[in-house]
Amino acid sequence: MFWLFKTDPETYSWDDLVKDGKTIWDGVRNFQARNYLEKVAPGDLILIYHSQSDKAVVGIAKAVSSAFPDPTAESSNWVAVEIVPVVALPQKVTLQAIKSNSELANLPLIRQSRLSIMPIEDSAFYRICEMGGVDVKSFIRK
DNA sequence: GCCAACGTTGGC
DNA sequence: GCCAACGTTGGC
Repeated sequence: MFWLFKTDPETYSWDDLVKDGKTIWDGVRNFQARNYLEKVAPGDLILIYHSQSDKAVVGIAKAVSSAFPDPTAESSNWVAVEIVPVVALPQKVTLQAIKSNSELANLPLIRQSRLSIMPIEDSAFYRICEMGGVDVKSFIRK
């Protein structure tokens, strides 16, 4: 499956992920986001979106674990996944560009701006890759 | 900095 | 169980 994870670059950016090489995506404290996060499987590809100052999809990451209990959560029932960076988009895909594309205008990203983890349709994923100047075939094997 | 959207909390 | 008040997030 394909996903989009949202992050505030002031808190944790794509560059931080690249520098770390691998990270635990934790701290999700929203039920709807958690329900999606629980469905993430190893090998799933993830668009990384910068909110706030950037407002653009900046890179593609890959899940390398399935959901496990969030180590930063005091009570149980919250989950995290481990992800690694795959490729930075040569051109970032801005929120404005996504909004103005009729194929993408009904993404949860647009409709429900506060949701931080969301599934992405295959066609939308490929379209965003294309807009970002990424050759999908270079890292997806069918 | 403001506002809209949404979630959470607490009084009733 | 409802709803007002408040907090947080994110776009503008």
